[in-house]
Amino acid sequence: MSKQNTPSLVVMKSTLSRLPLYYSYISRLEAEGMESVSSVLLAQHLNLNPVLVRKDLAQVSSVAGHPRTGFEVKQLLADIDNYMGYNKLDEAILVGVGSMGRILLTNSKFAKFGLNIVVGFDKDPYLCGLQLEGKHILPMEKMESLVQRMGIRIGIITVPDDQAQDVCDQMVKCGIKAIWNFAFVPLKVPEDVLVKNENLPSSLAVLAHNLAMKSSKANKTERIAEN
Amino acid sequence: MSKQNTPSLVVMKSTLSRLPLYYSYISRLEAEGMESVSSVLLAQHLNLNPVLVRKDLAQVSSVAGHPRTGFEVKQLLADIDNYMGYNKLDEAILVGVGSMGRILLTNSKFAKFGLNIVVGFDKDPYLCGLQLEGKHILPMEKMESLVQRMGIRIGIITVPDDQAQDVCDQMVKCGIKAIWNFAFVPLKVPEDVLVKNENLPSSLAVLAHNLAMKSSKANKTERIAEN
DNA sequence: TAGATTGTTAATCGATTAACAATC
DNA sequence: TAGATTGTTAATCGATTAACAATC
Repeated sequence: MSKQNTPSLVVMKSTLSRLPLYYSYISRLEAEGMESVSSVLLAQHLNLNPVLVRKDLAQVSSVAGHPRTGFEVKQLLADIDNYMGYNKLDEAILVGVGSMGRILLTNSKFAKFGLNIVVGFDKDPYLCGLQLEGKHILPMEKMESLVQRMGIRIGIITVPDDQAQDVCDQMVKCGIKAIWNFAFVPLKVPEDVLVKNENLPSSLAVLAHNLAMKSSKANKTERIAEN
Repeated sequence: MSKQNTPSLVVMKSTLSRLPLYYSYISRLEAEGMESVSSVLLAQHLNLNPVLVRKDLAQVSSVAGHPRTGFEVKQLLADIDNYMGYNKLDEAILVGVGSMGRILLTNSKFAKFGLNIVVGFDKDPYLCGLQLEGKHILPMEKMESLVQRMGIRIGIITVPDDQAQDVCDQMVKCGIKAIWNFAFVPLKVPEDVLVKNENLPSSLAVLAHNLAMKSSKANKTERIAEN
């Protein structure tokens, strides 16, 4: 039944990660009065393979596309909406109201994508009791009761690295089932808890490295030839 | 020679994205006085397959591991360092000194990963001339000369979505060759420019969706059986 | 020697792309 | 009908995992 080495960390890129791109672009088309959109057009604008787009849409669309015209814009938006769960607005809590925590807590774009960060927690007594754009900041002690009362299952960790595991443990104890981790430490969690690491420095390191690789490509080819 | 549909956007996950994790963990071991580390140990702590770790290390390590003891800690750190380019500190500029821009501009962790964000640009005249933890904020007009004078090749976009393409174009014009994009729009760039999109709302949407999938797994299995 | 670990070759898995028939 | 587009089946590609011989 259970695979031997399955980590509790799940990635699941692909379709799901492209859906917001489609949604965003199709919304724009809708605003411009367009009634239908083809996979070809989407693919061009988003720099993707049209077949890939078609497969993605096939997964989420409730109706088939029309051979000559493509997909109906309104219907498609509704379907993506529905598939991503945009409309049943998931709720989350956030721990660590530092600068990154504040961005997430106050960024209205998250709401547009179906996520409502209900409240922020912090251990700093001077922050507790304050509000940021309507979002309350509460002391850590209130976390358990709030999470359980509201049945919240998603937690966001934006505390310093050395406190992340501790906060994570507390979240798990409260019943949190998915954690979005901005600290740069691998979290230990029970098998049934999902962890998604957001690793900004690492992302940038990858970009810088790719750039370096690309620049040295010509040279490398020569070297291989020599070999 | 050139593949038909290759987008200029490069992902290159895998090894490269795990290197910082290794580095971080091995650093800790070094601080604790350990002299060698095995792929098995690394794998356990980072929730990875040991063979995968070994393959990753084989790519970066300048010397082979020792059959019974593993890899020498100091050597391995130096090799990862070197491979990622941590020590030759890449330089970047940032455009859009809003809340996200400020985080990146002032986050010391980036420096540790080999990236120095030299300066921030903003079109707001009230911001220009200010400093944030030693980082100057300059008007957009100064971008071109500074980028060219310093030979900077990495640009970070943290402006509102509707200005992203415009800023991107300016960067390209200055000679920027890699762009880290925090705006939620697909950027159009020439073939030789790398783009890496950082898409927070989307990441979270994926996490929430995965959680929902997981929860409904039991039910789904039943439904399939019924089918 | 026995045991832990390494590195490599082959198998598996999942995602993307190519090829193509079907539709309006 | 011709042409643009769809959806599907098979091929390709890359990354991960399994199996195993080699080493200290």
